Amino acid sequence: MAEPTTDSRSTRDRILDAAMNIFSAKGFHDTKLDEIVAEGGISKGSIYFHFPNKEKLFIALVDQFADVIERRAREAIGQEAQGIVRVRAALEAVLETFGKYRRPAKLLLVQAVGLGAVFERKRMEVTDRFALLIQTYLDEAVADGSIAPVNTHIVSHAWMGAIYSVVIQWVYTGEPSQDEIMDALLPLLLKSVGYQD
Amino acid sequence: MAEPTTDSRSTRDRILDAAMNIFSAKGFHDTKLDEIVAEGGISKGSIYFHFPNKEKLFIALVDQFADVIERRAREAIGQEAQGIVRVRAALEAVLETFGKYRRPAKLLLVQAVGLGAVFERKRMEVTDRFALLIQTYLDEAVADGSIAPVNTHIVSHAWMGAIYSVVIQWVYTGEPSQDEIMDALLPLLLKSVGYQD
DNA sequence: ATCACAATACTGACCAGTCAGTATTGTGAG
DNA sequence: CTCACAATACTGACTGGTCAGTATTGTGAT
Repeated sequence: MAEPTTDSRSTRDRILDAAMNIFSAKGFHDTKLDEIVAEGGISKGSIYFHFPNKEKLFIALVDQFADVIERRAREAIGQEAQGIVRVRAALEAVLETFGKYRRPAKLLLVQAVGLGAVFERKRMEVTDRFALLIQTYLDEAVADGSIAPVNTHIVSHAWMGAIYSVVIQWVYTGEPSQDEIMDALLPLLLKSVGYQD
Repeated sequence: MAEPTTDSRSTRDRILDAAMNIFSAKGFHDTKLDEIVAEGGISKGSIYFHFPNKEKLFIALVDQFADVIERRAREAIGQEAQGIVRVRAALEAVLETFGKYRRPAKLLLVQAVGLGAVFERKRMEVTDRFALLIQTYLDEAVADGSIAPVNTHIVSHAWMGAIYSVVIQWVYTGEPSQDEIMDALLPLLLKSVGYQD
């Protein structure tokens, strides 16, 4: 594994790549920096040149992926008109992005949980970011009458949880397929706020 | 804290109690056995007399709580007639039990995530246990016509996720209140499979 | 020659797990 | 009942491997 060749990518990126591979597979605590060193064909010294410590390296990966997801969702939403159509677009974007990036998804949804207080705050921050995104458009959909009034705060968190757990299950087992998920989960969520196709 | 008095509970129970307190607050890796020793007013040796290692001690707590939840849910369900009423009863029971046992809930839903493969298998086992319970009664509800046919496998996991994340949020922040959750989450879930009060 | 970056060798705090020993409770023979 | 012995329950000082982080040295570009 890990061909050196004439690897022209910057060392920093090589570190991030290797760290993503190991962290997502083994979790934070079970990952030794020396494994990342081996995987990436880099040196321990350069890790500490580019990152202050193991924790910050991990958090850099979480942030990186959270940014990707949010950007994709916002792009998808921006193109849609109003109301429930936007909610649907955001959901599709998030599901597709999780699908495209399995390993990062696992890092965020699984490996970032249950670490100490520092990580927990970061995870809450990311989760809240998405929940708030959903909530905003749900509120909009309620306002313009696409759907009946609901407790959008609870709904958005419930949706996040539903998405998370189905995605986690899929990340681990490969089942159900991405298409099945879209076909079953999307209508489920929309119906839960009283919207039908 | 931790009055010694003439503590007549068995040492094993004292260990489990102390371990629950510390594990649920700090997570698996950040918990030192010496902290449990201090909290429980017991000795390190007796931990290793009653449990083979730290990991098994943690898992014993997870199992203990999973059993409580499942028993409560089954009891609640047993008293109900058929179809969707039973689903509703099970949901209520699970939510109430999570509410009653905040710390164990945090242990199972947060602290047991993102640990190694051993723990992940255990967590999947527990989650699947509940998901299957839900799925069974959902299938029943579909069969007797209470609700329209759905992909009960996906629905049950999505429901678990929705419950989990709302409960986690509540375990951390105390908001939204248990009543609010019941009032908002229950109809949401039932509506998601096309059932109205 | 100096600076940014990278590689290697090393350190020491930490903590799960051990174990030799003590205390407590159980048992059954006289 | 009581004494000898055994089994079980508990104690806590100690250890040894581990691994994040650091100090030192190397290298190539300008």
